[in-house]
Formats: sequence, structure tokens, C-alpha cells
Amino acid sequence: MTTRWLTPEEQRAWRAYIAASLLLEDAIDRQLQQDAGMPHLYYSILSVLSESPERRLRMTDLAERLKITRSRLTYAVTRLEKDGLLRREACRYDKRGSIAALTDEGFAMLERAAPGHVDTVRSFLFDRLSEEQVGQLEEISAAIAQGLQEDGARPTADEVPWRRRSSPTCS
Amino acid sequence: MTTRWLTPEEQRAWRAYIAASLLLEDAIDRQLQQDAGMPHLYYSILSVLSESPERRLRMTDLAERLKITRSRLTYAVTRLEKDGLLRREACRYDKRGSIAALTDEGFAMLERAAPGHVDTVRSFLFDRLSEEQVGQLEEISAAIAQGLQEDGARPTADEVPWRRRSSPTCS
DNA sequence: TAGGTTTGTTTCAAACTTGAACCAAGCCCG
DNA sequence: CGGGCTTGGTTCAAGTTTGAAACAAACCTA
Repeated sequence: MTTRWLTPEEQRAWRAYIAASLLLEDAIDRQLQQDAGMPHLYYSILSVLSESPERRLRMTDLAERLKITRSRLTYAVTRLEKDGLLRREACRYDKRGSIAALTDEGFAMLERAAPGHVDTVRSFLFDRLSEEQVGQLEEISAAIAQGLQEDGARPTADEVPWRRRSSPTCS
Repeated sequence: MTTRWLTPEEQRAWRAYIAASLLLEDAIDRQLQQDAGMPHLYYSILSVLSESPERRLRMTDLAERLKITRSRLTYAVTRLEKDGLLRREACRYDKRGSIAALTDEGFAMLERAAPGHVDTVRSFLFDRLSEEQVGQLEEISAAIAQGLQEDGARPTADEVPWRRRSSPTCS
């Protein structure tokens, strides 16, 4: 079958999207690096932890929520642990498991950095969009993410949504 | 002034967006790495070059179109040059300048890789969106990008849009 | 036209990411 | 029980990105 190339509209959308996502991630990374000394992903790790029961989560669950590989998470957590912002704990129920737990220092850092971060997201993203567009963005993103989660994005034959095992947090 | 936190709608949109952009870039990177042996950015460099007059562009212009730093571009171009996919040429009009020129081999590689890449973008992005959503995505992206280009995203006091100097390609 | 500033590009070290390989520990089933 | 397969996590080398510093050529301007 012969390739179906992108229409001009799709071309424009694709390029605009690429540019926007690069610029946005860049701006956010820069702000957080400046004000909190860490890139966006690392901030997100702390943020997700802070909202989890007991402020702790198993590595795999954390990686899944953040949509990153375990390997990448391991590296990040090692750094954050070195900085004292979180601590690794053993999992009582599964001796293979390790749990990332936000420290008080980590929580404090988050509280300190959050306002600046939110301001940035607001001024670069939400201040530019109408309320309607915010809704559209969510739907579009959800559609994309959904497509990428289920099928062969990260090909693991048996990782089917209705069979999620979602191990308990061990909390 | 006290921080204006994100509304629940904004929260959802933000998280969905982060997840989608991570997953999408990941999938595209993986496909291109597999099929063309290079990450998405590197493919984009070749692609932009292929559409430029004489298939060549000055480093700074290239960096500007791709929304990346010159430093990052230098590294990428060095690698691509090593692979024989492009060549660096001196700029006749400005001895500081250097020009990246797509080689025939680079163009051939692009022709070989393009169908697979387009398929991927289509199946992970455009096949999931209605025609309307494609338009919305473009507008949203354009709005974001615009905000990030003009003001202090990359703070260079005199880099004001109406004073763009956009040096000629030396072609 | 010399000297200072700006612009175009590269370099360098430190940080981060990737993917494959590895090592346990759980699980399964004879 | 006792292998063999799966799962949770880390490790390692190679590749990439970052930001600041270095350099050189071009552009003032007095």
C-alpha cells in the first residue's frame, strides 16, 4: 500500500505541535532548574509522591504514572535520594519491591517550588488558551494517550488494560 | 499576590497533555530509531534541510526553525555528518558561518524513512483525532508557541520579532 | 582604524536518557 | 520440592542534552 502523506492541515498542526511542545517543555525545565534545581520530570516525581497515600509509591507504579521507563526512574530517584528529597524503603510484602517515599524535606521543597511552577504553567499555557481550548486540549491529549497505552507502543503482549494488576502500594 | 492554583479542569488537561506528549515522542523516537537509526530530532534536521532552497541552511537558522539550542544542533550535526547524511560547508558571505547541506545519501535516507515515519504519526496522532480536532490542535499549539517565542522564554533583550534579521541562506 | 561589543559557532564537563543485560524474588506446575 | 518462566528493580555503556565558557569574525563608534 502506498503511503498516505499528511494533508497540509495535518502538516501545519504537526509542526505547530512539535514546536509548541519543545518550547513549552524547555521553558518549564528552565524555570524549575532555576528555582528548584531540578528538571521537570524530577519535580513531577515529587509531586506524584506527595499526592499518593502516605506519600509513597512503588517504583513500578511511579514509572507507570509518569509514563517513563523504570530505568529512567531509577536514575532520577537515585539523584533525588542523594539530595534527601525522598528515601527508598523496602517493601514488606514483596521483597523484590522498593518504595520511594517523600521525605519532609522533599515535601518542603515541593511547597517552596510549587507556586513558581504553577505560575509558569499558567502564563505559558493556560493564560493563552480559552476555557474551551482547555477542554479541547484535554480531549485531544486523552485520545492520543489512550491510543499509545493500549497497543504496541511498548509491546508487552499481555499488558491488556482489563487485566491491570496494579499491585497495592504496600501502604 | 497569592498563587492561583490550577482548576480541576486545568489539572486534568495538564496531566493529559504531559502524558500524551511523553508517550508520543517516545513512540516516534522508537520507531525512527528502529527504522532509521536516529532519534526524531535528527530526522527533523534532515527533513527541514530537504525542504530548504538548495537543501542547505545556516546553523543558526536551522536551530531557530527546530526550536533547539545551537549547542544541541552542533552535536546532532556532527553525528549526522559522521554518518555522511549531511556535510558542513563554509559560508562565503560570513566567515563565521557554517552551513549544513544535505547529501544525496541523506536525501535517500529521508526518502527511505519517510513512509514509516508518516505512518507512525498518522496512526498515533491523526487517526485518533477528528478533522475538527486537528484544527484545534493547530490553534492551541500556535497560541502556546507564540507566547513562548516573543517574550522572555529565552531572554535575549534585543531579539524582538519586528527586528528579525534572518540572515540569508547564502545560497 | 583601534578597541570594544555583538554575533555565529564550537567545545567541554556534568547531567540525563536509552536499551540491553543482569540479578533477585515470586510464581507455576509437574 | 525443583526447575523454568515472569516480574521488580538496578546496572552499565553508549548516546544525547545542557549551560557556561571559549573563539573568531563582523560590526560599531569614537
